[in-house]
Formats: sequence, structure tokens, C-alpha cells
Amino acid sequence: MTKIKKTAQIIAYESIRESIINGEFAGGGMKLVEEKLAIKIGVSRTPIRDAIRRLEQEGFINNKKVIKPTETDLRNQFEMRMLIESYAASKAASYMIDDDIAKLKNAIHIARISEDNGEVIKQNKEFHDLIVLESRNPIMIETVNRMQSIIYLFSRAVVLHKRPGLIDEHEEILKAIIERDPEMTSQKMKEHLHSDLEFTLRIIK
Amino acid sequence: MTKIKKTAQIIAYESIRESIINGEFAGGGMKLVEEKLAIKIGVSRTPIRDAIRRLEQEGFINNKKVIKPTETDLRNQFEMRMLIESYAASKAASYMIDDDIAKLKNAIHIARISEDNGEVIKQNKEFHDLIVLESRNPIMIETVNRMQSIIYLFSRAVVLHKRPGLIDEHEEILKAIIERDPEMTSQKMKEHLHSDLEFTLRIIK
DNA sequence: TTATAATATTTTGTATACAATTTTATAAAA
DNA sequence: TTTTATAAAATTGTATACAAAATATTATAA
Repeated sequence: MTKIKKTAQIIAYESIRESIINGEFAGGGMKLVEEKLAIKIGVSRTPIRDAIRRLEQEGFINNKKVIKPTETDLRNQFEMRMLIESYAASKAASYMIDDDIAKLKNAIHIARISEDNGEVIKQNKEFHDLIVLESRNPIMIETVNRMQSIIYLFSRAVVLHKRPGLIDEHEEILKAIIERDPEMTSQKMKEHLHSDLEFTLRIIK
Repeated sequence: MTKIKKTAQIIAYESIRESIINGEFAGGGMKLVEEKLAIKIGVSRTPIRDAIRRLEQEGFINNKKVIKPTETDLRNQFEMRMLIESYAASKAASYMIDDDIAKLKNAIHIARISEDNGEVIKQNKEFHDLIVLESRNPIMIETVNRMQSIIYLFSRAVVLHKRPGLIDEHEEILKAIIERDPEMTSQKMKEHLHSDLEFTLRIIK
């Protein structure tokens, strides 16, 4: 068991992050005031500042304000994901071992049988994570994670809707991996993310 | 003219970054102690901490120590660059306007006629930056910049050596762009960065 | 009224003190 | 000697006070 000591910094970071995700700062725009947060969270300004700095670096905050990405921003995030994930997908087609392929199958299966959309979203993330891992490149993994959280964060509306075709597309990607066809896998991944982007834009616009 | 007010934070950041680049912290390993830096730079610990946090996020520092990347780290950085820059290169082949192509030519020209290797390095960066800009994606641009600085930083030895073929390879990339051949441009860029990596590893190992 | 200047208020930046923790040095036991 | 325990020192984390800057408010002139 790993002992995690919750320093004031970590408490502040998690609390503020949570608040952002729950949309408590009025959908962007609203300014984060250090002292108000300090009082609310019950620590001094120092760890609050650390937390804000970190969230700033992670791309959630800009100029003390929660960012509200434009359509262009979203497109850029997705473009970055498409590049990395299609690359990882072709690696997966070449090298992914059976155990991990089984995990992909499982993620698809759970998503199929589950009623609730939250579970579908979760398995979608699992599916993508498994593939990105095949890049075996921590920088790429980290980058995709950043993109994912920001995309997720600012398209919470999307979470409420079931995207048509999502699971079928996963199935196609899986099929291409099983056939050990890197080109096809990469292509299917690109198309899949492209549909995701279009769906997201359609909903939040 | 843009007025920049140098806050203590900025002074601290620049000073520490400079020290890292100049290898003043004994090639990695050495621990950065807040108070010592504070005294040296002449500000309090607060802005020092901010600066360290920032440099940590940018990947120069880890656990209060200047990072010393392993060969694997370098390979990962280059892999990320290859992915983005080859993508940008194909965009350049498709869309780069003549004015910018002229700038590429110019960068090659200056590098060719210059005696001093520092200038060659500078024009090399200029050449790559011009191409990466063609991605028109700030996230990609930012990512490559991060990779570049860290690669540069930790291969200072490389700067002292003239890499054979570097300018010729630029010429080949330029040629492919002029011929409006995205596939070829992308390929040449990959090969070019691959040679860079091999050369870098050869020297610092 | 609108625009401008003066003033008050809020918010952030910085220094500093002290507490908590980590690291290092020292002494005792194997 | 090496290992382990204990004490000392160094370092980081946190709170807080005050100064500097940014922002909002009010008063005054056009």
C-alpha cells in the first residue's frame, strides 16, 4: 500500500480541480481569487498559489481564469490526439500482445452491455489508454492525457449523450489490430477521433 | 516596444534557467536549494519556488534536481519531434507560401556561408521552426519547442561539433517542399531528425 | 449625460517567521 | 568494521504581514 500524505498543496490542487470540473466557476470567465479559495478550502494562500500555478501549466487556467476553449482550441487538441493516437494504433497493430488485446475486447464488451452512459465513457477512455500505451513513449502518453482531460472537462455536455457508432468504431479498430494491419488501424483511429470531434462540436455549439 | 517589467519571479526564473543551461549545476544530479538560490539571486524564497515549479513543469527539473536524461529519454524526445515535424513538413509541402520558402532558403544560405558553428545551430533551429509553424497548431508548436530546449540543453557537447550532412539534408527537405511533395518532405524530415538523434547519441555517450 | 481624474478597495507579489519534514552527522551496539 | 539508533542540521512547507499593482468606485469637469 502506498501511503499518500495529503499536503495542503495537494488538497488545494484537488479541490480546485474538482471545482473546475464541476463547473463551479461559471463556465469559464470567472476569476479565481487566491484568498477566497484559501478561506473556502481552509489553507493559506501559499498552497493555493502552488495549485493554481500547476493548473495553469496543465492548461486549465489562464490569467487566473478558467479557460473556455474556442472551437479552434478543441480542433487543435483533437488534431494532436489524432496524430499521436494513430501512430500508437499502428504500433499496437504491430506489437500488442494477446493479453492486452483481450483487455480491448473486454472494454468493448463492458461498454456494450452497460446501460449507463457513464460506464461507456469510462470504457472509451480505457480503450484509448490501452492503445496509447503501445507507443511506449511517456511523452506521448502524457500529452494525450492532457488533451483528454481538457477535452473531457470542457465538453461535459457530451457526456450526457450517447454517441452513435462509438462502440462499433472501437470494434473496427480492434479488428484491424487483430488482423495486424498497422495502416488500417491507424486509419480507423483517425476516423474514429474525427467523428468524436464532430460530435463534440455539434453538441457544445 | 513592449515594456517588460522584471518581477522577482522572472528574474529568478531566467537566472536559474541560465545557470542550468550553462551547466552550473554539475551536469544534473546536484540539488537546487531554495535558500541558496535566493541568496545568490538576491530575492526571497517565494519567487524562487515559483521559478523552480515552472522549470519543473517545463521538464528541466525533477525532484529539485536538474534532470539528466537517459538515452531512452532522448530517443523519446526525438520520437515525439519526428512525429510532429514530419506532419508539419507535409503540411508545408502542401501549403507553405513563397515568402516562407524564401526564408527557408535564406536559413540554408546563411548556414552555408557561415564559419562559426553557433550560427549553423541557430539557422538549424530557424529552419525547423519555420516548418513546425506550418502545422498551424499552437499545441504542436509548443510541444516541439519544449523538446528542442531540453534536447539542446542536454547535448551542449553536440553544439561544439559540426554535424556532417546537416545542411545538405535541409536542402533535400527544401527541394521536396518546392516540388510540393508532402510524402517525400515528410520522409526526408524523419530521416533528418533520425540522423540528428544518432549523431547526438554518438557524441554524448 | 459622458469623460476624466482622484481615491478607495481588492488582489497579487514578496519577504519572513516558524513548523514539519528530510537529510546528515554522530554515537552506541552488533 | 558495519549496522542501527539518536541527535543535530538543513531544507522544505505553510501561514502571515506588508508592499506593489491592478481594479473598482466616486467625485469632478466637460
